[in-house]
Amino acid sequence: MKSEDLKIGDLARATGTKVVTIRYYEKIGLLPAPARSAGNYRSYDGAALQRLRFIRRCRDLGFSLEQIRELLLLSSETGQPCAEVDEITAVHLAEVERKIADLQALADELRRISARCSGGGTISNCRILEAMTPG
Amino acid sequence: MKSEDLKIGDLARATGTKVVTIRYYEKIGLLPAPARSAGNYRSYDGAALQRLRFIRRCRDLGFSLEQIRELLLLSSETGQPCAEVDEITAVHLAEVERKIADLQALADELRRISARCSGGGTISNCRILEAMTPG
DNA sequence: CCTAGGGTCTATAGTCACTATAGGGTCAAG
DNA sequence: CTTGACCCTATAGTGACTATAGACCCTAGG
Repeated sequence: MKSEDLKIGDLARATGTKVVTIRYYEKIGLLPAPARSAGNYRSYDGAALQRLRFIRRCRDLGFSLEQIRELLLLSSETGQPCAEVDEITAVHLAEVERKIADLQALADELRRISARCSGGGTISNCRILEAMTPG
Repeated sequence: MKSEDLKIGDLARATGTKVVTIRYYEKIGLLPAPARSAGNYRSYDGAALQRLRFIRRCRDLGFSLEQIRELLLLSSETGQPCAEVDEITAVHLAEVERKIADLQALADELRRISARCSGGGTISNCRILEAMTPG
């Protein structure tokens, strides 16, 4: 039993991932199926730890699992140009920036709506509901 | 056949909602089941149009269907104080603001990462992948 | 040796807000 | 009377998990 032999719970703790999520990643092919112990427990090595850490880091950066799948694939093609990696990142950044803009417009409108509430009114003359009613 | 008798497609066009979405709203009880025509077609009146417009407006404002369900319920209790409406709006606004902050931190980091790419490198010395690899 | 607990296993269903598909029925125009 | 647009139901799929049920494994204490 080498020091890098990890049970699924160890891997979960080491990466801040839930056990069920790790099994889920395996099921969808993002993590390879690991070796099994005598009692049929999953047994992970250092490479699996690294791979999962990479996945989690990318998730924290907001990449989708499909994008991560692509990044993992690309990262194994060591000789290839990294233009595609750049492209995936740029596309994702643009998407995040668009979401920020959308949410900011939303927050502005919500603040505008919320400010109309005098506090202590009743439903029938509620300015918030009024602002939510079109026409 | 009154002028306010709408088929599901008419209602869809009038509110910018997809037909399937309207049926979905009915299934989850957000819209009441409407009357049916001789040929078993759904037949909507002006009240349904108003209700769906309200729902869509709230969806555009980013409220969840559960929040909208609550708002619809509250909006029928005309004599009650509107404090709860205010509360739902405030909670939602806070959530949107938190999301904006999260995404901004994300965008900053992605820009930082993206800026490291010299362009024209290969995978093996890709600074983007490097930045995504923890440790 | 037994038992209690904690961890692990599989498989299945649920979440949210739709979206897609299959396989039909209805209706007005040409 | 056929074409084509619209409508119907029911079911399954999406993304990224989360939750549950019911069983198995493993270790420590008595």
